[in-house]
Amino acid sequence: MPRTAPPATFYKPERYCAEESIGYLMKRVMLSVVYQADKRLDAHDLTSAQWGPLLRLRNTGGSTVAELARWLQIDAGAMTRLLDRLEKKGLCKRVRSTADRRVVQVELTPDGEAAICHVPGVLAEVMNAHLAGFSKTEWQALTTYLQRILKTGEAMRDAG
Amino acid sequence: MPRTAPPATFYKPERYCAEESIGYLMKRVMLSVVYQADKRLDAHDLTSAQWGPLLRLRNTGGSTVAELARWLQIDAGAMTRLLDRLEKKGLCKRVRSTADRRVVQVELTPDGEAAICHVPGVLAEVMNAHLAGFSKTEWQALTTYLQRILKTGEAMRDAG
DNA sequence: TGACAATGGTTGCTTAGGCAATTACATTCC
DNA sequence: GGAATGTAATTGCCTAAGCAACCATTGTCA
Repeated sequence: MPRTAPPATFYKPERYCAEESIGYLMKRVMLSVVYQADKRLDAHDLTSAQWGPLLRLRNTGGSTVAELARWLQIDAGAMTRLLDRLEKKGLCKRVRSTADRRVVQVELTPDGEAAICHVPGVLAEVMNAHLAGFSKTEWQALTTYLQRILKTGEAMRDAG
Repeated sequence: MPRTAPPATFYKPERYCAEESIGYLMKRVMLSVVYQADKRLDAHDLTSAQWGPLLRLRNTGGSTVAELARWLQIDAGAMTRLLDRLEKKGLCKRVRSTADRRVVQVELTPDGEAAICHVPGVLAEVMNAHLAGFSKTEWQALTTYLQRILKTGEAMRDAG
Protein backbone atom coordinates (compact mmCIF):
# COMPACT_ATOMS: atom_id res chain seq x y z
CA MET A 1 0.00 0.00 0.00
CA PRO A 2 1.59 3.30 -1.01
CA ARG A 3 1.48 5.92 1.71
CA THR A 4 1.59 8.67 -0.90
CA ALA A 5 -1.11 9.40 -3.44
CA PRO A 6 -0.52 8.31 -7.05
CA PRO A 7 1.30 10.91 -9.20
CA ALA A 8 -0.82 13.15 -11.37
CA THR A 9 0.20 14.17 -14.88
CA PHE A 10 -1.61 17.39 -15.50
CA TYR A 11 1.40 19.29 -16.82
CA LYS A 12 3.67 17.93 -19.52
CA PRO A 13 7.23 19.07 -20.16
CA GLU A 14 6.89 19.59 -23.90
CA ARG A 15 3.92 21.88 -23.71
CA TYR A 16 4.44 23.62 -20.42
CA CYS A 17 2.52 26.89 -20.43
CA ALA A 18 3.14 29.19 -17.49
CA GLU A 19 -0.20 30.97 -17.78
CA GLU A 20 -1.97 27.70 -17.05
CA SER A 21 0.27 26.59 -14.21
CA ILE A 22 -0.97 26.91 -10.66
CA GLY A 23 2.45 28.23 -9.64
CA TYR A 24 2.35 31.19 -11.99
CA LEU A 25 -1.30 31.87 -11.21
CA MET A 26 -0.75 31.77 -7.45
CA LYS A 27 2.20 34.11 -7.75
CA ARG A 28 0.07 36.64 -9.61
CA VAL A 29 -2.78 36.28 -7.11
CA MET A 30 -0.43 36.82 -4.20
CA LEU A 31 1.14 39.87 -5.78
CA SER A 32 -2.34 41.26 -6.33
CA VAL A 33 -3.37 40.65 -2.72
CA VAL A 34 -0.16 42.16 -1.36
CA TYR A 35 -0.46 45.14 -3.70
CA GLN A 36 -4.00 45.89 -2.56
CA ALA A 37 -3.15 45.39 1.11
CA ASP A 38 -0.06 47.60 0.87
CA LYS A 39 -2.05 50.29 -0.88
CA ARG A 40 -4.47 50.44 2.04
CA LEU A 41 -1.72 50.27 4.65
CA ASP A 42 1.12 52.47 3.41
CA ALA A 43 -0.35 55.43 5.22
CA HIS A 44 0.69 53.58 8.36
CA ASP A 45 4.26 53.26 7.08
CA LEU A 46 4.14 49.47 7.11
CA THR A 47 5.43 47.27 4.31
CA SER A 48 4.09 43.83 3.46
CA ALA A 49 7.16 42.23 4.97
CA GLN A 50 6.72 44.17 8.19
CA TRP A 51 3.10 43.52 9.11
CA GLY A 52 3.77 39.78 8.89
CA PRO A 53 5.73 39.49 12.12
CA LEU A 54 3.67 42.19 13.84
CA LEU A 55 0.49 40.25 13.08
CA ARG A 56 2.00 37.11 14.49
CA LEU A 57 3.14 38.94 17.60
CA ARG A 58 -0.34 40.30 18.10
CA ASN A 59 -1.99 36.91 17.72
CA THR A 60 0.40 35.12 20.02
CA GLY A 61 1.09 37.92 22.47
CA GLY A 62 4.84 37.74 21.99
CA SER A 63 7.17 35.28 20.32
CA THR A 64 10.83 34.58 19.59
CA VAL A 65 13.06 35.30 16.60
CA ALA A 66 13.24 31.66 15.57
CA GLU A 67 9.50 31.09 15.91
CA LEU A 68 8.70 34.15 13.82
CA ALA A 69 11.15 33.08 11.14
CA ARG A 70 9.66 29.60 11.02
CA TRP A 71 6.13 30.90 10.88
CA LEU A 72 6.88 33.30 8.05
CA GLN A 73 9.12 30.78 6.32
CA ILE A 74 12.05 33.13 6.09
CA ASP A 75 15.67 32.93 7.07
CA ALA A 76 16.56 33.60 10.73
CA GLY A 77 19.13 36.15 9.64
CA ALA A 78 16.56 37.99 7.58
CA MET A 79 14.27 37.99 10.59
CA THR A 80 16.97 39.49 12.78
CA ARG A 81 17.38 42.39 10.39
CA LEU A 82 13.63 42.82 9.91
CA LEU A 83 13.27 43.08 13.68
CA ASP A 84 16.14 45.59 13.69
CA ARG A 85 14.08 47.80 11.42
CA LEU A 86 10.87 47.32 13.40
CA GLU A 87 12.64 48.02 16.68
CA LYS A 88 14.20 51.14 15.17
CA LYS A 89 10.69 52.30 14.36
CA GLY A 90 9.67 51.57 17.95
CA LEU A 91 7.08 48.96 16.97
CA CYS A 92 8.54 46.03 18.91
CA LYS A 93 11.17 45.33 21.49
CA ARG A 94 13.53 42.44 22.22
CA VAL A 95 14.14 40.98 25.66
CA ARG A 96 16.71 38.28 26.34
CA SER A 97 14.98 35.34 27.97
CA THR A 98 16.09 34.44 31.47
CA ALA A 99 14.78 30.87 31.32
CA ASP A 100 16.83 30.04 28.20
CA ARG A 101 19.53 32.58 27.68
CA ARG A 102 19.85 31.70 23.99
CA VAL A 103 16.40 32.95 23.05
CA VAL A 104 15.24 36.50 22.61
CA GLN A 105 11.62 37.27 23.38
CA VAL A 106 9.99 39.72 21.00
CA GLU A 107 7.01 41.83 22.07
CA LEU A 108 4.86 44.54 20.56
CA THR A 109 5.21 48.03 21.96
CA PRO A 110 2.10 50.20 22.37
CA ASP A 111 3.07 51.87 19.07
CA GLY A 112 3.29 48.42 17.53
CA GLU A 113 -0.18 47.54 18.79
CA ALA A 114 -1.50 50.74 17.29
CA ALA A 115 0.23 50.07 13.97
CA ILE A 116 -1.08 46.54 13.62
CA CYS A 117 -4.65 46.99 14.81
CA HIS A 118 -6.07 47.86 11.40
CA VAL A 119 -4.22 45.15 9.52
CA PRO A 120 -6.53 42.15 10.12
CA GLY A 121 -9.49 44.18 8.91
CA VAL A 122 -7.67 45.28 5.79
CA LEU A 123 -6.51 41.76 5.03
CA ALA A 124 -10.01 40.39 5.47
CA GLU A 125 -11.37 43.12 3.24
CA VAL A 126 -8.79 42.58 0.51
CA MET A 127 -9.20 38.83 0.59
CA ASN A 128 -12.97 39.05 0.46
CA ALA A 129 -12.76 41.49 -2.44
CA HIS A 130 -10.62 39.05 -4.39
CA LEU A 131 -13.20 36.33 -3.74
CA ALA A 132 -16.06 38.39 -5.15
CA GLY A 133 -18.46 36.08 -6.94
CA PHE A 134 -17.39 33.01 -5.02
CA SER A 135 -20.00 30.92 -3.26
CA LYS A 136 -19.26 29.66 0.20
CA THR A 137 -18.91 26.16 -1.24
CA GLU A 138 -16.37 27.32 -3.80
CA TRP A 139 -14.37 29.21 -1.19
CA GLN A 140 -14.28 26.15 1.04
CA ALA A 141 -13.24 23.95 -1.87
CA LEU A 142 -10.41 26.33 -2.74
CA THR A 143 -9.21 26.44 0.85
CA THR A 144 -9.28 22.67 1.07
CA TYR A 145 -7.34 22.31 -2.19
CA LEU A 146 -4.65 24.66 -0.96
CA GLN A 147 -4.33 22.84 2.34
CA ARG A 148 -4.07 19.50 0.55
CA ILE A 149 -1.35 20.80 -1.77
CA LEU A 150 0.52 22.26 1.16
CA LYS A 151 0.40 18.97 3.01
CA THR A 152 1.73 17.15 -0.04
CA GLY A 153 4.51 19.71 -0.38
CA GLU A 154 5.51 19.31 3.24
CA ALA A 155 5.58 15.56 2.87
CA MET A 156 7.90 15.95 -0.14
CA ARG A 157 10.16 18.20 1.87
CA ASP A 158 10.29 15.84 4.82
CA ALA A 159 10.95 12.86 2.56
CA GLY A 160 13.93 14.73 1.11
CA MET B 1 -27.12 46.05 -12.74
CA PRO B 2 -23.76 45.94 -10.99
CA ARG B 3 -20.90 45.16 -13.31
CA THR B 4 -18.95 43.68 -10.43
CA ALA B 5 -19.92 40.63 -8.46
CA PRO B 6 -21.41 41.13 -5.00
CA PRO B 7 -18.84 41.30 -2.19
CA ALA B 8 -18.21 38.15 -0.23
CA THR B 9 -17.69 38.12 3.51
CA PHE B 10 -15.71 34.98 4.17
CA TYR B 11 -13.10 36.60 6.37
CA LYS B 12 -14.00 38.85 9.29
CA PRO B 13 -11.65 41.41 10.87
CA GLU B 14 -12.19 40.35 14.46
CA ARG B 15 -11.34 36.73 13.94
CA TYR B 16 -8.84 36.85 11.12
CA CYS B 17 -6.73 33.71 11.17
CA ALA B 18 -3.79 33.63 8.80
CA GLU B 19 -3.66 29.85 8.61
CA GLU B 20 -7.11 29.84 7.04
CA SER B 21 -6.52 32.71 4.64
CA ILE B 22 -5.98 31.96 0.99
CA GLY B 23 -3.17 34.51 0.94
CA TYR B 24 -1.12 32.77 3.60
CA LEU B 25 -1.86 29.35 2.13
CA MET B 26 -0.88 30.39 -1.39
CA LYS B 27 2.34 31.91 -0.10
CA ARG B 28 3.27 28.64 1.56
CA VAL B 29 2.34 26.64 -1.53
CA MET B 30 4.45 28.88 -3.74
CA LEU B 31 7.43 28.66 -1.44
CA SER B 32 7.10 24.88 -1.49
CA VAL B 33 6.94 24.76 -5.29
CA VAL B 34 9.89 27.12 -5.67
CA TYR B 35 11.87 25.18 -3.07
CA GLN B 36 11.35 21.88 -4.85
CA ALA B 37 12.08 23.37 -8.27
CA ASP B 38 15.26 25.05 -7.03
CA LYS B 39 16.40 21.85 -5.42
CA ARG B 40 16.18 20.07 -8.76
CA LEU B 41 17.76 22.93 -10.69
CA ASP B 42 20.58 24.27 -8.56
CA ALA B 43 23.02 21.92 -10.23
CA HIS B 44 22.50 24.14 -13.27
CA ASP B 45 23.43 27.24 -11.26
CA LEU B 46 20.04 28.85 -11.84
CA THR B 47 18.00 30.58 -9.16
CA SER B 48 14.22 30.80 -9.13
CA ALA B 49 14.40 34.45 -10.09
CA GLN B 50 16.64 33.64 -13.03
CA TRP B 51 14.80 30.87 -14.82
CA GLY B 52 11.72 33.10 -14.99
CA PRO B 53 12.98 35.42 -17.72
CA LEU B 54 14.90 32.63 -19.46
CA LEU B 55 11.72 30.58 -19.71
CA ARG B 56 9.86 33.53 -21.16
CA LEU B 57 12.65 34.14 -23.65
CA ARG B 58 12.51 30.52 -24.72
CA ASN B 59 8.76 30.55 -25.20
CA THR B 60 8.67 33.77 -27.14
CA GLY B 61 11.96 33.47 -28.98
CA GLY B 62 13.25 36.79 -27.67
CA SER B 63 11.68 39.71 -25.90
CA THR B 64 12.42 43.15 -24.45
CA VAL B 65 13.31 44.37 -20.97
CA ALA B 66 9.95 46.04 -20.45
CA GLU B 67 7.96 43.05 -21.68
CA LEU B 68 9.87 40.67 -19.43
CA ALA B 69 9.35 42.96 -16.44
CA ARG B 70 5.62 43.19 -17.15
CA TRP B 71 5.28 39.47 -17.62
CA LEU B 72 7.08 38.66 -14.39
CA GLN B 73 5.38 41.53 -12.57
CA ILE B 74 8.63 43.02 -11.35
CA ASP B 75 10.16 46.45 -11.55
CA ALA B 76 11.93 47.41 -14.76
CA GLY B 77 15.02 48.38 -12.80
CA ALA B 78 15.12 45.01 -11.12
CA MET B 79 14.84 43.40 -14.53
CA THR B 80 17.78 45.41 -15.85
CA ARG B 81 19.96 44.13 -13.03
CA LEU B 82 18.69 40.59 -13.35
CA LEU B 83 19.61 40.66 -17.03
CA ASP B 84 23.03 42.06 -16.06
CA ARG B 85 23.62 38.93 -14.01
CA LEU B 86 22.30 36.61 -16.69
CA GLU B 87 24.38 38.31 -19.36
CA LYS B 88 27.45 38.08 -17.15
CA LYS B 89 26.84 34.34 -16.98
CA GLY B 90 26.57 34.28 -20.76
CA LEU B 91 22.98 33.04 -20.77
CA CYS B 92 21.42 35.89 -22.72
CA LYS B 93 22.46 38.89 -24.74
CA ARG B 94 21.06 42.37 -25.32
CA VAL B 95 20.79 44.03 -28.70
CA ARG B 96 19.64 47.60 -29.16
CA SER B 97 16.66 47.61 -31.53
CA THR B 98 17.09 49.46 -34.81
CA ALA B 99 13.36 49.89 -35.39
CA ASP B 100 12.82 51.63 -32.05
CA ARG B 101 16.09 52.78 -30.61
CA ARG B 102 14.61 52.99 -27.09
CA VAL B 103 14.07 49.28 -26.76
CA VAL B 104 16.62 46.58 -26.10
CA GLN B 105 15.96 43.18 -27.56
CA VAL B 106 16.92 40.29 -25.29
CA GLU B 107 17.79 36.87 -26.70
CA LEU B 108 18.94 33.56 -25.34
CA THR B 109 22.47 32.50 -26.11
CA PRO B 110 23.22 28.84 -26.90
CA ASP B 111 24.35 28.49 -23.29
CA GLY B 112 21.05 30.01 -22.21
CA GLU B 113 19.14 27.52 -24.33
CA ALA B 114 21.08 24.71 -22.74
CA ALA B 115 20.46 26.06 -19.26
CA ILE B 116 16.73 26.45 -19.70
CA CYS B 117 15.92 23.28 -21.59
CA HIS B 118 15.34 21.13 -18.51
CA VAL B 119 13.28 23.72 -16.65
CA PRO B 120 9.82 23.11 -18.17
CA GLY B 121 10.13 19.44 -17.38
CA VAL B 122 11.15 20.09 -13.81
CA LEU B 123 8.35 22.60 -13.31
CA ALA B 124 5.79 20.18 -14.72
CA GLU B 125 7.14 17.44 -12.48
CA VAL B 126 7.12 19.57 -9.34
CA MET B 127 3.66 20.91 -10.02
CA ASN B 128 2.28 17.45 -10.72
CA ALA B 129 3.86 16.15 -7.55
CA HIS B 130 2.15 18.84 -5.52
CA LEU B 131 -1.16 17.88 -7.12
CA ALA B 132 -0.83 14.25 -6.12
CA GLY B 133 -4.26 12.90 -5.24
CA PHE B 134 -6.12 15.51 -7.29
CA SER B 135 -8.64 14.39 -9.87
CA LYS B 136 -8.66 16.11 -13.21
CA THR B 137 -11.92 17.79 -12.25
CA GLU B 138 -10.43 19.14 -9.04
CA TRP B 139 -7.37 20.42 -10.84
CA GLN B 140 -9.52 22.19 -13.40
CA ALA B 141 -11.67 23.69 -10.66
CA LEU B 142 -8.60 24.99 -8.85
CA THR B 143 -7.19 26.52 -12.02
CA THR B 144 -10.51 28.18 -12.78
CA TYR B 145 -10.75 29.57 -9.25
CA LEU B 146 -7.29 31.07 -9.50
CA GLN B 147 -8.02 32.63 -12.88
CA ARG B 148 -11.26 34.12 -11.56
CA ILE B 149 -9.51 35.61 -8.51
CA LEU B 150 -6.79 37.01 -10.73
CA LYS B 151 -9.33 38.64 -13.00
CA THR B 152 -11.07 40.21 -10.01
CA GLY B 153 -7.74 41.46 -8.70
CA GLU B 154 -6.86 43.02 -12.03
CA ALA B 155 -10.24 44.72 -12.18
CA MET B 156 -9.61 46.17 -8.72
CA ARG B 157 -6.23 47.44 -9.83
CA ASP B 158 -7.60 49.04 -12.97
CA ALA B 159 -10.46 50.64 -11.05
CA GLY B 160 -7.90 52.28 -8.75
C1' DT C 1 31.72 15.19 34.47
C1' DG C 2 33.00 16.27 29.92
C1' DA C 3 32.69 15.71 24.96
C1' DC C 4 29.50 16.52 21.43
C1' DA C 5 25.42 17.59 19.03
C1' DA C 6 21.55 20.75 18.61
C1' DT C 7 19.40 25.16 19.01
C1' DG C 8 19.00 30.39 19.03
C1' DG C 9 20.60 34.59 17.48
C1' DT C 10 23.71 37.64 14.91
C1' DT C 11 26.62 39.25 11.00
C1' DG C 12 28.90 39.46 6.20
C1' DC C 13 28.15 38.64 1.49
C1' DT C 14 25.19 38.01 -2.35
C1' DT C 15 20.91 38.17 -5.09
C1' DA C 16 16.68 40.44 -5.50
C1' DG C 17 12.71 43.84 -5.68
C1' DG C 18 10.39 48.74 -5.07
C1' DC C 19 10.67 53.67 -5.88
C1' DA C 20 12.36 57.87 -7.85
C1' DA C 21 15.20 60.36 -10.96
C1' DT C 22 17.51 60.52 -15.38
C1' DT C 23 18.44 60.00 -20.28
C1' DA C 24 17.11 58.73 -24.91
C1' DC C 25 13.85 58.09 -28.20
C1' DA C 26 8.81 58.09 -30.15
C1' DT C 27 4.28 59.73 -30.70
C1' DT C 28 0.78 63.09 -30.67
C1' DC C 29 -1.22 67.23 -31.38
C1' DC C 30 -1.08 72.10 -32.25
C1' DG D 1 8.33 71.96 -37.46
C1' DG D 2 8.15 72.00 -32.44
C1' DA D 3 6.29 71.44 -27.72
C1' DA D 4 4.15 68.29 -24.77
C1' DT D 5 3.48 63.73 -23.56
C1' DG D 6 4.58 59.00 -23.15
C1' DT D 7 7.54 54.94 -23.22
C1' DA D 8 12.14 52.24 -22.72
C1' DA D 9 16.08 51.43 -20.24
C1' DT D 10 19.28 52.46 -16.76
C1' DT D 11 21.06 53.93 -12.17
C1' DG D 12 21.11 55.10 -7.05
C1' DC D 13 19.22 54.21 -2.74
C1' DC D 14 16.50 51.50 0.23
C1' DT D 15 14.29 47.13 2.07
C1' DA D 16 14.46 42.30 1.90
C1' DA D 17 15.64 37.24 1.63
C1' DG D 18 19.13 33.19 1.19
C1' DC D 19 23.47 31.17 2.61
C1' DA D 20 27.41 30.36 5.39
C1' DA D 21 30.10 31.28 9.28
C1' DC D 22 30.17 32.33 13.93
C1' DC D 23 29.37 32.47 19.14
C1' DA D 24 26.66 31.40 23.25
C1' DT D 25 23.81 28.39 25.49
C1' DT D 26 21.35 24.09 26.24
C1' DG D 27 20.54 19.16 26.05
C1' DT D 28 22.32 14.41 25.49
C1' DC D 29 24.89 10.63 26.52
C1' DA D 30 28.98 7.84 27.30
